[in-house]
Amino acid sequence: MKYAQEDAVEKATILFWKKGFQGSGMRDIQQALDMRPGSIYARFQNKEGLFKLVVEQYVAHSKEKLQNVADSDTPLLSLREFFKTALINPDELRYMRQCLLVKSITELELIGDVGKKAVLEGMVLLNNCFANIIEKAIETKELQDTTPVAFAADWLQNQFVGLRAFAILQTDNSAIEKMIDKVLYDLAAQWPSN
Amino acid sequence: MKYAQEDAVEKATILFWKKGFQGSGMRDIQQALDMRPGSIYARFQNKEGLFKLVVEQYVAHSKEKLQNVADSDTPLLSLREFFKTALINPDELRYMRQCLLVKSITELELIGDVGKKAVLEGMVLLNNCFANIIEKAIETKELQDTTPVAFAADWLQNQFVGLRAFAILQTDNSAIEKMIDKVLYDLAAQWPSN
DNA sequence: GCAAAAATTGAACACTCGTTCAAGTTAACA
DNA sequence: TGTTAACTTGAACGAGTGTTCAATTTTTGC
Repeated sequence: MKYAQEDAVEKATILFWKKGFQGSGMRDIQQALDMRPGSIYARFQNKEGLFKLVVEQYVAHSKEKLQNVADSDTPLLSLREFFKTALINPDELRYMRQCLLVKSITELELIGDVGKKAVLEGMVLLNNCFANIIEKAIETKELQDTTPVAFAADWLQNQFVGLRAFAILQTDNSAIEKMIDKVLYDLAAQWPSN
Repeated sequence: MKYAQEDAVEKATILFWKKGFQGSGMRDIQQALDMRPGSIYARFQNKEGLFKLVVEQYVAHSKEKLQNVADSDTPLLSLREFFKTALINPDELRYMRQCLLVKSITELELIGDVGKKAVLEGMVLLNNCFANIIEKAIETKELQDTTPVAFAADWLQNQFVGLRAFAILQTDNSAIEKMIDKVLYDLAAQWPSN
């Protein structure tokens, strides 16, 4: 029963990821989950409740992957690999190049308070993950210890956002790789003071 | 008459900018333009036709501002100012921090072919503007002549996307300014080869 | 000042939206 | 095997969607 629920949330994730909150109708959801409206409402309260679970699972999953990066012996090299696998994938999985959270932010006003909260809290959580990676990279001397951790974490998250928007429109994978390289150069480059 | 049309498109721009294509209902549009459905359809064909005009006007407006940056004696300094005015504004204009085109990209599948085309062509057009700025900055020696123009233009556009996503969630204006500074540092820093 | 053309109106259309709930099915336990 | 509880079903609801069009008003040109 619990497994079936996780499975359902996973299927809903694909839908929301592809079509957004607003763009995913209850009838799309019913079809994707192979469930009738009554069951969906009994389980998830409503569309927004399902969306909340989707976001939470998405964040948990992303957090796990970013923590693996941080736990690596060479966090920055792992980060490069993480970016590559997130941004370069076969065409049928192209929708994944967009970050579900960022996509949701663009329609934040149309989502209710429950879903909104889940999205914003997810952003903060992933930001912490980026900060962890930077701290670890300082420990392994991949980055200077003068690197401003909190600011660089915000910056890295931004870069990810920009990269994802780029990757959606891009057909040339080598251009994406070069863009990732640039991010890693700049991460080790100069930071604004105070 | 022509003026009234531009005025209507401007009002529609605010609506689409705030709520997106999908999120802006015809009744919202009717209210915003103070027009009845028949008039709107007579003038703009349909919702998507209006959206197309909105995007085109938005792009034309953005292009103009970016061209002013390129025509400046110090394009990079002007670019900094351009970023600042686009990203730091009073709370009631906060919706403007998001790029209308990028916002539209996230719901591209839900917009028809006409609107989709307008958005994608707009992206290409603005990309050219960014390339112009970089070329001019090389001429004024603000950038090295080894800077890879086309790639740097893509990169700059990405930075703008990331910055705008950052600025929406950010309340601290000085953090945004620092993020802009970082972009300008990196623009003059190392680029990946081939 | 008047007729023809252009623009505007708003009620109504067919369809889709998220959601409900009484009825029916399946599972759990004694 | 009978009883209770948990879950599932799908028709139906009211509100919202983009769009149409005959009737009306305004503008235009002579």
